Amino acid sequence: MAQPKKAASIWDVARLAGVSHQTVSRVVNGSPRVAAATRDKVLEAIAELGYRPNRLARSLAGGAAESVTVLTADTSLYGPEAALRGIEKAARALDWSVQISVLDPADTHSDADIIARLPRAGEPTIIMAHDEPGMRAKQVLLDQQPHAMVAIGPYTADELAASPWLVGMDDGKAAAEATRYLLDLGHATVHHLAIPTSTGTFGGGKAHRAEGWARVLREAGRTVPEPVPSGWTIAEAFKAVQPLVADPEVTAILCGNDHLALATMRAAHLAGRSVPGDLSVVGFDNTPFSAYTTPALTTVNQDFESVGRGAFELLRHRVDGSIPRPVPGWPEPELIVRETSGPPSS
Amino acid sequence: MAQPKKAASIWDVARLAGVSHQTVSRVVNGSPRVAAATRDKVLEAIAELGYRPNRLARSLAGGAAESVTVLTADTSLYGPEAALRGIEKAARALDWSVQISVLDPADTHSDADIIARLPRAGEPTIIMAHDEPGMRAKQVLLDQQPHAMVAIGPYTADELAASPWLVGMDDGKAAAEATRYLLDLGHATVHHLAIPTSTGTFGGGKAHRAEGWARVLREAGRTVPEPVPSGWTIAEAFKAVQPLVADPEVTAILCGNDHLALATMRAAHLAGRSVPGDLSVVGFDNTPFSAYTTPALTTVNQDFESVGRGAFELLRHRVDGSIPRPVPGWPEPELIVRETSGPPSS
DNA sequence: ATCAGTTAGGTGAACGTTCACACCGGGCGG
DNA sequence: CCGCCCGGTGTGAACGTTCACCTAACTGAT
Repeated sequence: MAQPKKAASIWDVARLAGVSHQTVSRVVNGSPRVAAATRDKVLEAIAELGYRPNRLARSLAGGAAESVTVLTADTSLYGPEAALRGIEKAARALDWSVQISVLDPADTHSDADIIARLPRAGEPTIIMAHDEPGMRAKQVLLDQQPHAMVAIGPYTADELAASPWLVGMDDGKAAAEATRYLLDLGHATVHHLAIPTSTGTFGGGKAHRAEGWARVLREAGRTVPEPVPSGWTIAEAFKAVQPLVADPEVTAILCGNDHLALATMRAAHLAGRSVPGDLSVVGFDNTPFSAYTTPALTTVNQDFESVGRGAFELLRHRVDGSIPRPVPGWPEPELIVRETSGPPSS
Repeated sequence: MAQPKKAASIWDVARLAGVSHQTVSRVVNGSPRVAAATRDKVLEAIAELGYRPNRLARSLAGGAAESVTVLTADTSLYGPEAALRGIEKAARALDWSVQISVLDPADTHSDADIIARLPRAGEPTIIMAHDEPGMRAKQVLLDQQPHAMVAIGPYTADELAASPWLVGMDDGKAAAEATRYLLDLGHATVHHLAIPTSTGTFGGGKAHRAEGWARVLREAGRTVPEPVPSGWTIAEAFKAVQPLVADPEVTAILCGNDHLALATMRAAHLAGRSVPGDLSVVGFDNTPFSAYTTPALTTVNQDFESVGRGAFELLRHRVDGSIPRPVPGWPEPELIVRETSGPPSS
């Protein structure tokens, strides 16, 4: 098997099988218009030479794409990472290749920088639109090649209806559910440690989780405390949450994700407040570790992997109309009650 | 900027600038043999048409690769994920593109399956060789295209010397350091909750962490307890570690990574054993969350990101001899003592 | 003036594939 | 018996680059 020789091309196969290169191409692509005997001869030659098609040449010649580029800003976040895994699995099943391109906020100043990340114009692309670079990339691609892109991100029902290229889950609804749960437990109000919003500035129209949370509080006639902005890292969250855990009036905190929740638990512990006795903490995303913290974290499950898979299917549909539009079949967000939440002690 | 038109090619630029396509190519690739005036004309035409080179065509024509494929088996593990991030950053800095291809153990039966993962023969490849599929891929690529591959994995000094294509860190030494630390604390012996080995079977020659641990115990004349094998997931670890935490004789556990350590802490808590009072727990990798568990996890820091960067540089060196061989400049593993370790209580 | 050496640039053929079309023979309806 | 359609196959031109080679024109020394 170990031939250090040059890889065989379609022409080599053609010569060996005594047919034209085009016939080989037809066999490889499973065209029905080729006689069984010829097909066998070609297949035999393919096996003998160990031929396998060259993806580069295929796309160059304008054949089917068979490749996706994923644009994301932060691979260390659980959500994007899990979605990427979903995309990769779905792509692999169909033998597509996956390219990953990270949008560093530092060198994503102009639209051209984003376009330059694409290996070629028209390359099918999935964008993780959960933060500022992602949102910008989404906008650029939407202008440039709307038919060959799909964005993953939080949405509201309205947005989803208006955007046939959007895939994701209803973060607002999920946050609302978690907030309602805490209210029902008897907490006077719920505070919010927020992840950065997609627009970079806090409290903009794109903070879906914060919106769902605020809406429920308003509907219940509770005071809506100022949400506390945090960065994405645990260290930032730990710093940001200090005033919240120091305030004895605060009895419940909804955190923008499980990492922020872990930081909150740690900060509460150091401030001498017990969880869930003095303080209820609820996370977001059901990150794998969340079931194994002590106490185990109450959180909202999000099936990012399915969303990734859905994004890939939608992309296929958009880039090649012949494939049926996939129905969004991923599970709804679901509150998972574990040990960090309970009634207020007062 | 939003031109839905066909992308400009080198020929379009050539026509507009009134030169030949080859001259455009020279300008794009920064060849010195082109007059300043001509260069300016070409540059202007490039700007006007928004031309950008097509990577596919470039590689097809046998130009510089400018692309890496990363072969990995599990993207949800912290180590590979961080290494991938390092590779991506280094690649992006040089404007290389990164392709990721996941080796599912389920469909990686034959060597051909692995080769099929490559977009083309001779494609520069980095392999995460920390588990069985990874090791097999390493072997296959080594046979097939040794000059265009690099493997990331744990190593011993001997292996490193013998393998110019290997990059990684000395897991054995790091485990030894952690074990020695626990022994110095006064523990009679140290138990080990082990990650799966690269060969799939436990205790084979490739369990670097387990080896370093066992070596120190032997050298200190202590009993070497049977290591407890665990899978990669937290859930598996939680199950596997039960007998260990139930045994009051066990006062110190070295865990194969931080996720296993978290599971161990959880299991200990449920078994009514306090950490570090009754039981010391030490993790591996310094996963971001490890500083924020309660109590905070003592662990061994591993700079996977630097290793990823190093792997990329080494690959460049190997694929294009003109680039100097990089010196492995990543930091040594370092024990980070936090709150889960202490002297035995007895 | 002549000639070798340099410098700036052009020409044509790869690279491995697909696409659009042309071709050929046979069965079938008229 | 003629023309038509159709299954099966071949031909040539893309696709956007780079590579290897060739050609002018200009230099400066003989």
